[in-house]
Amino acid sequence: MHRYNLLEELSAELSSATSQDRLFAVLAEASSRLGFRHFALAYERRGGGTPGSLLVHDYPASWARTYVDHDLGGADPVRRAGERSMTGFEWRDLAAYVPLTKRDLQMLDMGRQHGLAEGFTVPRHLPGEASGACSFVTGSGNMPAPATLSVAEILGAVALTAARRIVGGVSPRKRPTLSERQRECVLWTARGKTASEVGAILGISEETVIQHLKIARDRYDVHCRQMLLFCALFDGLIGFSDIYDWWKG
Amino acid sequence: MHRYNLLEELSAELSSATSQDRLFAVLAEASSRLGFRHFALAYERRGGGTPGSLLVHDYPASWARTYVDHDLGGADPVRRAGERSMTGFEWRDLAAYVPLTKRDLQMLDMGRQHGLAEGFTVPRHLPGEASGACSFVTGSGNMPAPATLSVAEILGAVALTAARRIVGGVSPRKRPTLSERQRECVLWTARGKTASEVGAILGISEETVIQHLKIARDRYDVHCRQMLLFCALFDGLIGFSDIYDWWKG
DNA sequence: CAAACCATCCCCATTTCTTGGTATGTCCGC
DNA sequence: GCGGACATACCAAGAAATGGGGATGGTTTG
Repeated sequence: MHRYNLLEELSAELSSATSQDRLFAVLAEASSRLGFRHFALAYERRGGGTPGSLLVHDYPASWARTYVDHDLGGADPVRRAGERSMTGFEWRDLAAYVPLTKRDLQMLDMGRQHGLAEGFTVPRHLPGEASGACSFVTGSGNMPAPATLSVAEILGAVALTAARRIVGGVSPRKRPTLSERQRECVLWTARGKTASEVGAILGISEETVIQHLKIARDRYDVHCRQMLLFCALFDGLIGFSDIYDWWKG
Repeated sequence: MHRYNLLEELSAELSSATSQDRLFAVLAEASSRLGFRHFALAYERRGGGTPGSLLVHDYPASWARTYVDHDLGGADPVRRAGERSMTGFEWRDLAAYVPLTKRDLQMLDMGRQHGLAEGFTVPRHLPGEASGACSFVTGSGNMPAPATLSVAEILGAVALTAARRIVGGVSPRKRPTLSERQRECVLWTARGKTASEVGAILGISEETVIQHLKIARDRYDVHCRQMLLFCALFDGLIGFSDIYDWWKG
């Protein structure tokens, strides 16, 4: 039960972390108590220029400098593997996720020389919104037991959720609610249908569809379809799969 | 340590499952031994050539029929919440992830009447490739302890990975690439600007903006703004933060 | 160097959206 | 029962988007 107490305790601390510093402190404690030497958490909201990323780590400064100087982020095999996995993975299994080029191997070797021997990375993605990864690293190459990695898997995910909260910081927002009919109209509109097409699909007149969309726009205080779609997607009123699966299904 | 033995044992069995039947059997055993009444795993591959999907569950047949007959999948709040979370979540917390309409509440209530009282859903996403969710459901409303949910979180993820293996990977999809100017036009359009406004902002003529958008639509093979915005968001060409931060910042 | 792309601008015809109204009937909660 | 939200339907004017043409000059790249 010891490990579960550890998990629950650290999980609670991570969940309550509201600052980057606090996240660093809790992750440092977590990685240490799980038997790791280092940790790193990177969280990025998509969309280039806007300040929407977070990076906390206790990697050796020499490695961090090398990483930045050589712009290794774009070629990092761990990062690429994180885009191909739904679960945490050990670095020793990297080749099972992505093909490793000579340069990849060189890079991993350089990491080893800086004291980053083996690692366990927990990736998470929210399509269209963000991606992130939380890594726990050993200095020696001796990885903790699988049971410990399971704890790391959970803690990494909780840490990423905390990062999302810190970076996003938009949780308490009053969300307008749409009626079911309005939501349907927005959904079919998002799927690229015109008002008259939506009317035909729902069995109502085009004018009614226009009216529903009018009210929906009013609720969100926007004045065009694009923003209405954005709001609906952002609020989770409709999901990516609602559109994509219909489109490609 | 009992739970960890359980986790390791079931995890190994899930990892070795190579057929839908086997996945069903192991998940049934897992949900039962974790103290749940039902389970459901849905995995959908998208993008690339042939779409593939997998659905295994032991929900009551009456509910499955209702679900299909009423096409509830498109409106399922659990599904929508799965697109907004990086971790597993309890159904009772749904409202924290997505706004719940009256129909959503009705739907949850209907589920309850079919013996699906409370649930824990583990979502996973691989942007541009696949999404899936694995749910464990109680018949009574008494959810297992948090420690058990942690095990479910891991097992759900492992099961989804197995599903991905069974369904098969996706051939690397070549995403349409837009030029920087085209991306800018899409971004400002997503922000609700009209073509002439975008022209004023970028210092080019309205006609040029229209042309850029025209090409962008061609690239994505869509014919309206809404779908263009959707594609750009889905591919990560623009992010929610690009719009939201500008809007509310 | 030629081909391919990019960015810029223009025209036209047609469709669709947006905005401002009005109006009916239902259902639900107070 | 009555106010309020909802769903339905309609009208009209003006703004905007879409789809089809073309055209110029610059840059990248095989």
